[in-house]
Amino acid sequence: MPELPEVETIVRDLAPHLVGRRIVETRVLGRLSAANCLEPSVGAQICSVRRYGKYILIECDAGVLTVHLGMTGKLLWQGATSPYTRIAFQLDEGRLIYDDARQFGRVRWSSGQPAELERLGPDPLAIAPEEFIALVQGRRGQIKPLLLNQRVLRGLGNIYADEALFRARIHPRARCISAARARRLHQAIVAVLEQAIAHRGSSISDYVDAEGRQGAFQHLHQVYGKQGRPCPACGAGIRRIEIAQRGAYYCPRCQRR
DNA sequence: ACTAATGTTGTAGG
DNA sequence: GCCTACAACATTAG
Repeated sequence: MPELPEVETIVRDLAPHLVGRRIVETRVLGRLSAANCLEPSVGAQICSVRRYGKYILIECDAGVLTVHLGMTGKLLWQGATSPYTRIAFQLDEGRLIYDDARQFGRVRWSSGQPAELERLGPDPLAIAPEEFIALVQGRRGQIKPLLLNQRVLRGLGNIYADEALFRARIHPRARCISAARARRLHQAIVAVLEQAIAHRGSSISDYVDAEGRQGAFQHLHQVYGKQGRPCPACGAGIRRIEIAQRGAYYCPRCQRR
């Protein structure tokens, strides 16, 4: 569910509440899948809250809680429990609720930096244009699956990949794109992510921030979920095709192969 | 009943 | 190693 802008919004909301707090109790409601591990996080004091790609790192004196929200995960500050509440973290002041209907999300405690993060590519908001061009030109595959591959670039998901490709006027199946187009794509990615963060992310079905509020960027989507609607740039009908087992939305006139 | 949904991972084949 | 396809995970909404 949450991509880079949604995770960034949650992290910014959460940090001032969590930093300095101590975890007093972790209560698991129902069954948590074996991929989750909380012990021994009780007693740890939170030092910082950071985003790493789509991951949320709650760094403590004794280790780090690594959270990935999957498709429907939520972290709610002072939240009420729901039928999908999986974990309630009681802190010395306040409480953090982890909700996840589909349970694709993961919460894991580790004593050091979790190894899974080392395999991720650079952050799209931190990478230099020349580096991005080299990254894209070093690959042979279709551009959209490339953008979704977290080992290539960490943080883009289905919404922002489509929105960035539209803004850069690149077909989602394009391969071996020129340096000029790669540069334009990099600019489009940065622009769309920054704009989405400014609007507190996109609420399509499940996403809410740490206070339970919806984002507003869904109102500014140009192509994502808009099949059959006119392209805001040229009026042609937006198409939906399937690429790498995911829906891909694009304008057939603005984004030529 | 069927399909699609903001995601990742493992397996298999070319 | 890279690329593609598919299944799996679990649940809801149209």
